[in-house]
Amino acid sequence: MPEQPPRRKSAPTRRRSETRERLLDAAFEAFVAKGFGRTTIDDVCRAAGYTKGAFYSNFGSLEQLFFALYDRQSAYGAEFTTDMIGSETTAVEELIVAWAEQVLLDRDWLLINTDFVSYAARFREVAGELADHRRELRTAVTDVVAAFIEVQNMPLPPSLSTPAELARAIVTVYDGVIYQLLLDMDEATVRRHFVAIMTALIRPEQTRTGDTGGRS
Amino acid sequence: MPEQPPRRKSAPTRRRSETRERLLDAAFEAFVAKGFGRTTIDDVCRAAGYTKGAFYSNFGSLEQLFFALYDRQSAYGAEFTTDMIGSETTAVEELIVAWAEQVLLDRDWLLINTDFVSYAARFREVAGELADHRRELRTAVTDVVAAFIEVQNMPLPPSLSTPAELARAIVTVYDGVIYQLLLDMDEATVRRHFVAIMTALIRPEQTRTGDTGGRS
DNA sequence: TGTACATCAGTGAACGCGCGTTCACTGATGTAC
DNA sequence: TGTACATCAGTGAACGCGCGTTCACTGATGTAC
Repeated sequence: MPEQPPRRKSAPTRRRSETRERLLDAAFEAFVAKGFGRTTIDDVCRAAGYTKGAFYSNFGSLEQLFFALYDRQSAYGAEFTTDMIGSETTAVEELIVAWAEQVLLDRDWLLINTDFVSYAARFREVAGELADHRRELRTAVTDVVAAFIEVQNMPLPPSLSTPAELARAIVTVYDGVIYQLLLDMDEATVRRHFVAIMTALIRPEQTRTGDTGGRS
Repeated sequence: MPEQPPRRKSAPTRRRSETRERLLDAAFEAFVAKGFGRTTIDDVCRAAGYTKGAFYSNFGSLEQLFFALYDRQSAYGAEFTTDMIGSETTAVEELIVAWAEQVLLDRDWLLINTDFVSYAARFREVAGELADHRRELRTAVTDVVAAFIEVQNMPLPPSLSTPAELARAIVTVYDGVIYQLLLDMDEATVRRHFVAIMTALIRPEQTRTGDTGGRS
């Protein structure tokens, strides 16, 4: 269970912030290589070029560092998602492709993220933090979907008839696609697969007004 | 890296098999509770009611036990999937619902499975074993899909135009849906969500021969 | 800008617990008659 | 079916390494003048 972080009275000095960052960077590498469960405080310190005292001066436990790392990285991820909303493409197909091209597929980070999910799934208190992040992600996706319905009058599948439902489905597909990246496929193949599923999911009506394109 | 298992000359005695099973059962519980990474050989032995010597008499390392457990459990899972193929429903919608009702969603096992994925994703040699299991799963799904195309002339989405592609997409959706079970949703909600996505994916043409049902 | 000092961040050695691993042993189990 | 024996499976104690954690210390950093 999360130990209390060392209480700081004043703002951290520059030296201190640097050490903290270097420890986080080193932890990132170590967690990617061995997994959170098999990583040792000393692994992190040696990779960062510090002694263990430096670790304890900055973090209360490896779990605490793990959470800090998760926060830092998922902040990067959030920027990413929000950026995407800005894009002003025209057709739904283009949106999907643009999405697939931009969507975050960093294998190293996804490895750590999986460890975090695995941890959160076992400890209720931690699950809450993750749930918040995921809710934000879904909201962002919902906004994009809603915007597209309004502007492009994109049709929704009958079984996913609200923007929120479709958004949830999209996130689910994203989660599933991540698995493929971890196990089977390289990044480019994963992106293609993502496009194919999303296209099938959203599948704009073949018979739109004025549509003359027949299917063979 | 996997140690060699203690070499056995003759067939294992009954006592021996029982011990092995009890250790596997105990390991299952321990891994669910703490995760593979945080579980100790002694955790397993105490839960099973044995001393550590018994463990070393049966397994070379905790990794080895982990793999044995994975094999045992995924053998159960395989039965499950194969059974499903037998079902002779009529409409596509019914197949999807039947699928959603039967599909394996055992949270405890999925927790362990996630640990295994996490492990496999880091070690190439292990990844192969997992890949085999997943290929089998996809093949089974492909067979069901192919059978339905033939019998019911179920239409395929244009972006997933072969049974194999659709099968892969279905497994991806399944993988994604598992995440929800681990983090957000209870089992019933997950099954409903699975049905909704699958329906949207496969979406039999709304304008079938003789179809008079209008949408509001 | 330069110096003197106080505070603070990281050092490195020490400690002890817990864990993986080994092994001589003994009680349980299966077999031969 | 019952007894005697050989083998084998699991015991429990021992060992030592590695890991988490602590702390007196020192060199680096920021501040006041």
